[in-house]
Amino acid sequence: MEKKNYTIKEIARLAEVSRGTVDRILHQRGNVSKKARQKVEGILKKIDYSPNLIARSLKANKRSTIVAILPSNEKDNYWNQSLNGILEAANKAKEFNVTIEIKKYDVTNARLFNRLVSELLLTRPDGILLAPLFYQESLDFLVKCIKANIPYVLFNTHIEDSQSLSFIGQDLFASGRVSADLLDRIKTPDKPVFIIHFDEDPAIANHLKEKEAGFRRYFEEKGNHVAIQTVRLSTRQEHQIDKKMDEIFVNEAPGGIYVSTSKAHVVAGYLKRNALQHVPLIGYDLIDQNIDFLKSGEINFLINQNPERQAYLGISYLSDHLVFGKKIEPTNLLPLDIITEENLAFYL
Amino acid sequence: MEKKNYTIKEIARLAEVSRGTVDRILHQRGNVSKKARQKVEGILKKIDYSPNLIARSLKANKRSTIVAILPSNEKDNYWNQSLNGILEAANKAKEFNVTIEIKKYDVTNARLFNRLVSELLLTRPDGILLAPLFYQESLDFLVKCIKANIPYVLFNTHIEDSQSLSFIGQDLFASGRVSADLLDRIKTPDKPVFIIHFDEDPAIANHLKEKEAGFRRYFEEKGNHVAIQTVRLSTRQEHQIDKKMDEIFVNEAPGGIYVSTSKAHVVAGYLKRNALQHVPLIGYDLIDQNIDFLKSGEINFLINQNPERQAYLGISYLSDHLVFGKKIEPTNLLPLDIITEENLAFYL
DNA sequence: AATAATAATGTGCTCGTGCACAATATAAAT
DNA sequence: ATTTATATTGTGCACGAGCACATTATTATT
Repeated sequence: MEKKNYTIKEIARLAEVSRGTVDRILHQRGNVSKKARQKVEGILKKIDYSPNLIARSLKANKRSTIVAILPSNEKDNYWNQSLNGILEAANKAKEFNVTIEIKKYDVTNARLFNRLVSELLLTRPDGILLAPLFYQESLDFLVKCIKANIPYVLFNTHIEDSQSLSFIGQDLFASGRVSADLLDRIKTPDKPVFIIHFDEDPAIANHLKEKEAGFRRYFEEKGNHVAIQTVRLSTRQEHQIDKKMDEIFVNEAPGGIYVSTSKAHVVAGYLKRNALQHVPLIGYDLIDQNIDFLKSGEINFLINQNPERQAYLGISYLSDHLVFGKKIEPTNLLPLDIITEENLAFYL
Repeated sequence: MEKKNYTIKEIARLAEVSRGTVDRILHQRGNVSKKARQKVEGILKKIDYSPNLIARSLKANKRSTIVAILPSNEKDNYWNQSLNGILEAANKAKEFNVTIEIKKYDVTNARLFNRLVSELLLTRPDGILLAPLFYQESLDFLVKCIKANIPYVLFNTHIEDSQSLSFIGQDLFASGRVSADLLDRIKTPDKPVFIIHFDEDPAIANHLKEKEAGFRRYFEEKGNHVAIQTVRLSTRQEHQIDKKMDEIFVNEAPGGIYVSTSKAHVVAGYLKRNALQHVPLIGYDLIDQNIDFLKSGEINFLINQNPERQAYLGISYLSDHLVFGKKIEPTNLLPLDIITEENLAFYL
């Protein structure tokens, strides 16, 4: 179509009206005669006008503040990566008058989370990026955001039926399938495989449930009747881990192990201590402990949840929305990156 | 540091000079007294000023044209993906008055390439994105770009010592290693593995050489003495392919096959026709033919060279450079994505 | 027909930068 | 001391959008 980028002034000239009239029509502010409207709309149909976002944003010239709310990286350094993504995006956004404030919360203390978010609402931020690990508490908070007319983007964990601008994360069911596929290729044949969940209750924690369902579905569809057992461990009771792992190995070494969280390194540590490096092990996330075991061979594959990119995109989208009024895709499912020692470097 | 974003006007007020003086100092345009300079520089040291990019770009208000030059997607639909990335980026850039022109060339005709690029130079584009498959011809062209002061970004193929703003692509040596690693996990033990190059001469084509070197290095480092043989095939002589493949299989089925280009589907077709699906096969790129064989199992893994993202980033970086004067990282190595049937969907 | 009420239209200013040019200050030359 | 040359400084405008407000045209009311 037309190559030229028309301005309001040019449209006004073509339609033989004033800039104000064109402006009123574009923003449907009324107070325009039928005649003028027809002339202007006639021109608009022909020329494919799109407003100059740079000029718009200069005029608006608002300082926006985005608050990013995520679990503390001190207790779980998985969140370091998200933090990096946020900081990187913050650096870019700064040039567009967008300031990012970071709030960390303790995943074991819902009350503190509640207090944090209600205090935060009083500062009236222009946008919110949230990793909603507390389901009900987050939902309550988001309702308040909607009332206060504050747009928000969710990442990492999905919450159904929320009116978020966007969710940025992964298809967890599919990530279970990917893990099953990989394990299927390298596992010892004819032996049972184990799914190990850490800390959270898979009956409650939706993300674990989905991963397990995807994992099991893969083998069901393949039709090779692999015995799959689910085990729950807690990093808070370290002394129990070895005992429970011993139980898994009591009869024979399993055909393979799938850890549904970033805690594969705990299992890998056990394997190393007991010289069981040959047992295939798959887990999540490029945190330092996992990386070490990936390099030394106890962990065979890691699935990268790409927290850095999730957070980076979250801030970028929100910022583009606030500064330029851009639309955001409601769902952004990031790829399920398969990581080995050899391609690791390019994901860090 | 300071949260506030200072403007030139504010700096002028603080330094008790006029906007013009501050402007002259910031752009080192001279004609400023020592006294004024000291006052302003004193303020500047304290406040960490960064210009408002939106205002700057509105003022500049230039229409930029970027020409993207890449091989024709008609003869090799690998380039479809690059094209998509370019179109997507073009769509975004349009709002910032950046127009993208796309020029396709025939990889078998260097003379046409020469003509294309010299005609193109006459139109004086503001930036160039190039996939430089013809080494010498591209080099000659880039020299002319430098003379004409036209910034360029390279993608897909690296050219040494070029003064490009940026190269966007992959570490090919590492990609050979990744392939070797994957093949090592799934190959039949104690049998030779084959590297198959298509069309280009691996002795000349640097990208094939690097991939092969990486592949071989992996096995050398592992120390398990796998026999590795290199074979060259041509898609232009289709009738010869089966004959040459038969030669590979004459004694026994190989332990695994690594195809260094996007032509793994040719080998996969042979495997299927001869009911040899159990032979592990690894190749490159998510083109339709490969995807079909990935789904049906003849191809076990594909390495995604991510041409879409390469091209998208190329245009984005150039556009940001032209519109906002942003710096670009000289080298952008994209991750070596490992693709299976299960995570495929998220890369398309 | 004159005035009041309302509808429609046009103009001026702002956002921050970057440049041109006018205005002023200082130094040099007569 | 006055004029001329040069160094320094300040101001005005444009970029395009978006809104407030002034101005003008149209319709209603007496």
